Amino acid sequence: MKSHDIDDLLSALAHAERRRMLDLLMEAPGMGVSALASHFAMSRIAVQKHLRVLERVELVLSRKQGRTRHLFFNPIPIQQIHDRWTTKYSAFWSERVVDIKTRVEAAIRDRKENKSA
Amino acid sequence: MKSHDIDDLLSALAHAERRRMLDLLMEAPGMGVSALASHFAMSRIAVQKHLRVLERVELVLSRKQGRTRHLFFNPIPIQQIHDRWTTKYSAFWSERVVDIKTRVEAAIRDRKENKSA
DNA sequence: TTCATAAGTAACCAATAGGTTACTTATTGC
DNA sequence: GCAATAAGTAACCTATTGGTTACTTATGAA
Repeated sequence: MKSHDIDDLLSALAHAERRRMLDLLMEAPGMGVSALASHFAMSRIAVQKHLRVLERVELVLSRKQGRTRHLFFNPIPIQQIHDRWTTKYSAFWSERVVDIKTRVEAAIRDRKENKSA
Repeated sequence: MKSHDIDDLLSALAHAERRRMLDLLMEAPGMGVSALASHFAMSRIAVQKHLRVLERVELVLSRKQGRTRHLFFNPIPIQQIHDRWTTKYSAFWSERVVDIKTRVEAAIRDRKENKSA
């Protein structure tokens, strides 16, 4: 997954209403655009724009049958980020951040003392 | 964690250069603002603005000593999202999405057939 | 003490995001 | 066949994002 794709995926997820769309599609897979839009205060067009964002990063997949486009939540992109974070950060999660700070501060103090000694 | 906070956290992370800042602070905790900025093509002011975004969501913590402000990466907010996703989505990650789609499509077909019967 | 450096603030600018209304197209059901 | 409905497109508006340069403040060091 490219850095740019991660940008797009995370910013797609960084919007409460879009996450609520995913929640709704998780509960009721196969809804149409208008059916989904009926759950929101904003216009159908606005919902459609949010959907386009979600579809571009494949968090939402769709299949047209007749005049309605059925929408589906795809959890895989989230899993990809999740897995990446696991490998990258899980080692850090065990440490206490406060400790990192104080340890580094001590190191800075030491550096100074050595310099002036 | 409030929905709005999640918005802020994810959009803070949805920027490749900001993530690179976190990477640099992970490797070299305690850097100052200018030292960090020296790794980027953009101006120091731009870096400072990105830092403000990261600090607001506590992905970066800082402590001022003398004239330099030492910066630290805090992995905890990422862990919080990670944990939330684990509980919310891990059940889905085992299924194949294609199966969800075809199953729902079948359900839609059935509904139609029952109606016309 | 004075010069260099770390950091912050202000004002500005262009591009993008998030929303709207109005209009078009294509199925479906009576 | 025709009215209602599902969806999509276009044009527009405002606020926010991401960047810039110019200026200020405060600390460290020769």
